[in-house]
Order: sequence, then structure tokens, then C-alpha cells
Amino acid sequence: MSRYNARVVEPKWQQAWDKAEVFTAKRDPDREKYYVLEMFPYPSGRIHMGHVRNYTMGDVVARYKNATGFNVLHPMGWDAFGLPAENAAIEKGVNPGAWTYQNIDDMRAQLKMLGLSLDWSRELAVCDAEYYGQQQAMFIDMMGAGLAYRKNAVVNWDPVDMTVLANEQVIDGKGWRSGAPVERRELTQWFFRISDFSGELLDALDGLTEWPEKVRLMQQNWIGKSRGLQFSFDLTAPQGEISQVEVYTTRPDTLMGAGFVGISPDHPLAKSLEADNPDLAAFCTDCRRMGTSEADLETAEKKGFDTGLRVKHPLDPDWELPVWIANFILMDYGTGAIFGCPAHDQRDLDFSRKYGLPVVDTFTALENGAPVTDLAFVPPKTETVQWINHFAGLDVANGQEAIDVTIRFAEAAGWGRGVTNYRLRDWGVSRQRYWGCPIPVVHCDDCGVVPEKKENLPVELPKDVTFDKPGNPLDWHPTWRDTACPKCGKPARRETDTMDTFVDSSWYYARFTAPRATSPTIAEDAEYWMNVDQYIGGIEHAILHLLYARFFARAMNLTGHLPKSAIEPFKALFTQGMVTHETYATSGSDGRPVWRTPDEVDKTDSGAVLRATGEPVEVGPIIKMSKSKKNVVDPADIIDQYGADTARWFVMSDSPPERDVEWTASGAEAAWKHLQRIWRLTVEIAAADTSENAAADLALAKATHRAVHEVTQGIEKFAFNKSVAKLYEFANTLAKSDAGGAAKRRAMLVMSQLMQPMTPHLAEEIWTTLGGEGLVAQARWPEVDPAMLVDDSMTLPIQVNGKRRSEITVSKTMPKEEVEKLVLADQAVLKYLAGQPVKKLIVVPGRIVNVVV
RNA sequence: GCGGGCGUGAUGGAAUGGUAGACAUAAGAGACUUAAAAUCUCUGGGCCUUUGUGCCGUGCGGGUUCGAGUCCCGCCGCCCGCACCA
Repeated sequence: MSRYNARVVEPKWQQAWDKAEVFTAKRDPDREKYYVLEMFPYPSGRIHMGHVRNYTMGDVVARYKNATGFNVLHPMGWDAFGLPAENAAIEKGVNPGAWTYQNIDDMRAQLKMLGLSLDWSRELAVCDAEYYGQQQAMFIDMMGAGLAYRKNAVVNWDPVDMTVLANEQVIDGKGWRSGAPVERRELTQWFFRISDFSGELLDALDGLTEWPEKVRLMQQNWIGKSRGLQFSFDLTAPQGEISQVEVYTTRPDTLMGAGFVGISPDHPLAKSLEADNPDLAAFCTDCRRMGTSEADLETAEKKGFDTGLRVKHPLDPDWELPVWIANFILMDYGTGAIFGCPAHDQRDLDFSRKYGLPVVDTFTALENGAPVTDLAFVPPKTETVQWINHFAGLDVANGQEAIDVTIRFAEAAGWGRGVTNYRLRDWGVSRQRYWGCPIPVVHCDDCGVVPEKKENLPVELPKDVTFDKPGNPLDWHPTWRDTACPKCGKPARRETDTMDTFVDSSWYYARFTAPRATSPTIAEDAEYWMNVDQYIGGIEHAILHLLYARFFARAMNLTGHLPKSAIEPFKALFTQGMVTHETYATSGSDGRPVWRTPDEVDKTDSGAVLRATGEPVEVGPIIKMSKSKKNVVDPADIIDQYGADTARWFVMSDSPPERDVEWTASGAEAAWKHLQRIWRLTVEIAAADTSENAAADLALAKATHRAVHEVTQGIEKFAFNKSVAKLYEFANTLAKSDAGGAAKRRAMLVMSQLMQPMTPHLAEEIWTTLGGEGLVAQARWPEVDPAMLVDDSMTLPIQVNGKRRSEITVSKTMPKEEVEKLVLADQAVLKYLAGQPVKKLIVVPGRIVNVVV
């Protein structure tokens, strides 16, 4: 019997699809379109199992939708700008562009081996001048619309390497290469006004009904709408120009419990004090060393410094509060100053206890009026509490009522105003790096900051750059900066900042609708193909990428590059889990683990050993495949050994798509065995005579319809693992069936159609072997006859007091009364009733019966 | 620290609030074979002086319900994000 040889079969069908241009998308207003998109990869050079899983999921959807009659757009591109190319340049002396394009060539070749139904004619890389030139045009339009502007912002500065560091390059407050303590430095940088859209981006989340609830919730919390009170504390004595400290609080009702006023180390008041107070200046400098990430600030030890200044309480001129600088207060949020209410905020309480500041209760629990000791009393805003001393006369009220009353009281009295605040900050897009999209502006001594003329776009990155000096090579380039002012023509300098790579990925979905256009988009194409009907990617992009893309689509709409209907570019979103693997390590001479790749390790009954030396190997936790832990399986090896269909089948089976999947060698082996089994069945069926066996034929036809129904349901609901399980079941049924040859042939043809989205090459081979017409990739998805799904009798479980005690076989349509009679006559039921009267008899038709005594 | 999620046999997992463990893997037994591989068949959560339509069992502790893996409250553990990794 001929063995199925993936190495021969797979390229054959890939060529057949190419030749027939099966996956080339053409705009056709007479057909309903379906746009499926997976988050495009960074071209690291090798695809990994996460890619295989991500792109197979998208491919299953694309192939299924194609089979159900949609005009499918399924494109692929490269998120090709970013740090790794510069790191490679520094470490290996390669040119970032050359390195990137080589990686793209390598990865494209690997992806093509997977047999994905991609329209490669639309391929793009964000580092193509053809792409980023259009991005520059949009940047200029955004400047014109007031959506892009410059302001000062802090960056991580490495004082030894004299360069700006990304957050991931700051390890324990030190530069990753130099090891020098990182400083915060202010630079003038470009920003997008995403915060103007805070309310809009928040409200529109309600319309994203096909997004995971958790992602919408994460975005909602990120945008962070709050209602609070803004007011000022008067300083008892002015400090220079400053006589007040303005604060924003979401709990103004706790004002009578204020213990101190806290300001950010970057607050103007703190800065004005630094000149005369070396200790205070040292404290602020220390705070500024922490790095800029919020996680760093929040997890650091909470520290404060008493400025010695005092402010007056707005409700009691005799009440003075100390002003402290605190390292956990962010200048970017609210006013950069707060009042601390230790009795009702754990962080403020810890801070107050640490520095001996007063703790004043403002309310207590209704049933327990004990004062706060080491645990702050922080009830939900909906809980009613007893007020001790409320200036607006509250006695018993819940937190939300108290906040509303307080804001009204302050507004009426004229010392404060209700303010709606958002946590969302404007999007800083400047990067002091080479390998990114140049910001297309020119600095002119006379005209200031001037956008480049559109006819001069793209502002191309120079190719002749060196990385022997730290910092941005664009700054060191001998000629690239020199240009003429677009306004007055005098010599001027190009902006050397490039754009955040999140900008590149904020509109590629739109560019795919017209990837070769000489404008960012083409109206007819955008109108037809947008929005993305199904977007698929990692949960790690739940907030930033997806929020930026939502903003950018709005900005593109305002600047005329997308229709209004495309401001929510992703109609449905699916977030898939990671591919994980066990980790393996031997112990190094210094006692630290030396990570080992799975193919270096042999697993034996007595434990894992290193194949080469027999040295024992520690089997570690199952974690995301990563180069640093070496727990990677190279898809290319798997494809080489078993073929693409096996890899695709494995990543679709077992684990639900939204959860992590563990790659195991036995799982891959099992996937391969199953596909071989299907092929053996096919060969058998192809050789069988065409006899009939009425009863078995009907049973197999019914099983076929059930399989179609259930596999379809699985795909529709993104439960590919369940579709796979049903296909296993169907295969078992088919293998055991006594049906005649003709019936089996019909069943196997349907099997190949159902398998086509997951294992397209094998499916074609089955289809053609059994005489299917044309390509199975172009065959119409099989229809279900509902009549074939109906079973007339069923097993009905019977519980007594909630425990399963018996079962009866009944017709599905049997009336309740008859079921009840049968149940009460059942021997097992009678035994458990033991003569006790039946209190209640619950019959859930078609489900279960519960007898309660 | 804050925000979000997840937790079911040896393993991956299945289960509109209704028979917990579908389907698959590891393992064990058997068939075929000179033998092995491949293939096929069976067993496959735990417990037992009662082998019984027995008892226990979905991270831990409570609760709601005729009935909870599923809903609610409180813990524990792991994962993702935290604005310059992509």
C-alpha cells in the first residue's frame, strides 16, 4: 500500500493552488467579501510554533469562509522595523536593512511550506519605502489636522552609552549593555493626540460585540475614565511664584481625613525647591533614577521626603497639612499632586505609618465603628457607611453618594470643580533610533518645524550607516540631515527621530486593501474590503496595539484616508494562546542552569539525559517557547519530518485556541499517525467495490451529517480542538462502518472537505484520489440536512436528591407525564426512595430527571 | 503594586446550571509477526475487610440551587499587560 508522502504531495498542491490563483483576492462588488487577518510577524528569520498556530487558525477561517462562498482577502506582511535589526547591526556588524530583508526571504520560504491560503501578491514590509513613505504622508496630514504635536517627555537615558534606552533595555535600573544607572532625561518629542479620543475610544468599545469581553475590559481600564474633584490647597507661605498646590482626587468625600499633600518628584514645586535644598534634590534625583515604567514605580519601595512646606485645609483655615514629595506620584496623571487619606487608602496608610503622619477616620462600617489601625478601611463605593464628620452634613450614605454630594458642595462653595479625567496619555511616537520610519519634518532656523513637501516623500533612510558610535546613526550620518527648508529653501536639518513601530502596525490592515497604491489607501478598495472581519493575534496586544490601531483608523478617517465605516477596523477579534514546551537544563560549572534544546535531550524511564554525553537533565516547567530558554521546536524540522499538514493538525488539536498549547513530540507523532490512517482508509475505499448495505449506509450518512454539523460549529465558534475531536470520531465511525463502497466514498469525500481547512494538502490528495471534481480548496462546503441529525430515542439519566441513580431509555418526544410515570416505576428509583414520599419531581425534557425526597 | 485571565485523570482537554472525564496522548494487556516496527482489540480518576447502579473526586475554604467544573464571596498558584520589546 502506498504510504502518504507529504514531502512530495505538499509542494505539488501548493503549485496547483498558485497556478489556479486560488487565493488571489480581487475586488468584486457582486460578491460578499470576508477579510481575515492575523497579526503580522516580526521577521526574526525563523518561524516558530506560535506563528504556525496563529497562521493556521487564520487559514482555517479563510479556507472555510472561501468554501462557504465569500470573496476572501487573506494577506501577509512584515512588521519589519524595530530594535532587533539594530542590535544585530551592533553585534554582528550587518546592515539592518540587509539583515531584515534576508530574514524576510527566509521566513517567507518557511511560511510558504505551510500551505497557507495567503494572497502573496499583496505582501508588504513596513520598512519598504513604498509603505513608510505613505505613512509619512499621513503624518504630515495629521500635523495639519492638529493630531501630531511636540512636547517634552522623559526617556531612559544611558549616561555611558549616551543613548536612549527602551524599557526592556533597563534591567534593575541599569543600562543592559553599559550597566550604568539609568537617568531620566527630558527631550522634545512628537506625540499623537490620542487623549482627545479618550471618551470616544471608551464609548465605542460597547459596539465591539465580537471582541473578547476581557480585552474590552482591559481597554476600558486602560483608558481609565474617572470623575473627581479638582481644587487647590493654598500654601501657608508662597514658594517663589507658586502659592497653591492643585490636586485631583476621585475620593473628595474623604477630604476630612486628609493627612498630607503629596507631589510628584517632577512637580514644578519640587523642582523649585531643589535649588536651595540639597537633601531634597538628592531625593528627587534618586526618584528619577527609577526608570520610566509604571511597573517599576509601583513596585518600588514607597518613599517620601518632607518639603517642610505647609498648606491650609480648604475647609478649615486653622488646619495645616505637610507637603511631601512621594516617589509613587506620577506627574503624567491628574495634576501630579494628591492629598493622602490614610484611613481609606492602604498605600497612603503605609506611607503615613512609615513617616509618622496623622491618620483620621472619616467614616466607619455601619456595624463596626472601630478606628483604622494597620489596615485601611476601603469599602466598595456602593457600600453604605457611617460618617463621622462630613462637612456637607452626611450621616449615613454610600461612597458614590458622598462623592456626588461633595462635588456639588465644593462647586457651590466655589473652591473646587467636578472634573472627568482619563488615565490615557498622549501617544509618544518619537524614537531616537535609525531603523524606523523617519518623521518627515525639517528644522529651519527661520521657519521652525516645517513638514516635508509631499512630493519629496518618501524621506528615505540612508543605507550607508554605521553603528560604531552609540546613539542614533542618523545623527552621525555625514549628509543625510542636510536638506533645504520646504518653506523658504534655506539650508535646514532633517528631524532624526523615527516613529514608534506601533505606528507601522496601526494601519497595515488598511494598506493591504491597496498595497501598491501611490496614496496611503484607495477609497474604492478600502470601502469594499474594510473592515477586517476576523482579526487574530496574541493577547499580549490586547491594549497598546489594538488601542493605537483604533485611534489611527479614526485619524485616517479625519484626514481622508479611510471611510467613516472603518473607524473600528477590527469587527471580530480572537486572541490565541501561546505554544509552550518543557524546559531542559543541565547544571553549568558555576551552578547556574545551562539550557538545552529538546532535540539535545533523550527522555528515558529513569529521567531525561543529554543525548551526547548521558549527563542528567533537569526537566523544568512548561513555558512559552523562547530562544533564551531554548525550549523551541523548529517548525521547519517538523515539516521536514512529517509535513506541514501534521504540524497544522497538531496545533489545531487538543488545546482550545485561546489557551496555551504544549508542544510534545508524542503529540506530533500522533497527529502524523492519524493522517496516515486517513490515507490508508482512502486507499482502501478507492479500491472497494460499490456494493450497498442499506442500514449501514444510512447510519454512515447520518454520521456524516452529524460530523459536518459539529465540525462546522467548531470552526464557527473558534473551537478548532472540538472540530478535530469530531473528525477523529468521524474517522473511527467510518473505519468501523459496514457501509458499502459507494457510501464510504461519499463519506470520505466529505471528510476531505471537512479536513481541508486544517490539512489542505492531504485533503486535495483524498479528493482527487476519490474522484472529486476540481480542487477541494474550491469546493463548496457540504450542507447539513437537519432531518439526518435527529435521533428518536435517548438515554435519560435519573437522579435522586441530585445523585445519579438510574437511567431510562425513552423517545425524545415522550410527554412529561409519561416520563414521570416511568421514573416512579423504576426499580432503582424505588430502592433509593425507600418508601419516602416524593417532595418534588423535576423533569428537564431531553436532559435529566431529578427526584427529590 | 495595579489591571486582565486561567486552574478538571499520569498528560492535553470535553461538558446551553442537568450522566464529570467526549476525543487524543502516555502506560498496561492481548492479537498479528521468527522478532521488531507498523497496525488492530481491550483496560485506562481515586478508594475498599462490604466490588456495591458503594463512597470520594473539577486548586483551597465558604455560599446560592432540586442539581455547581459552570453562578456568588474569600484565599492560593500560574500566565499576560503596565505606555520605548514586538
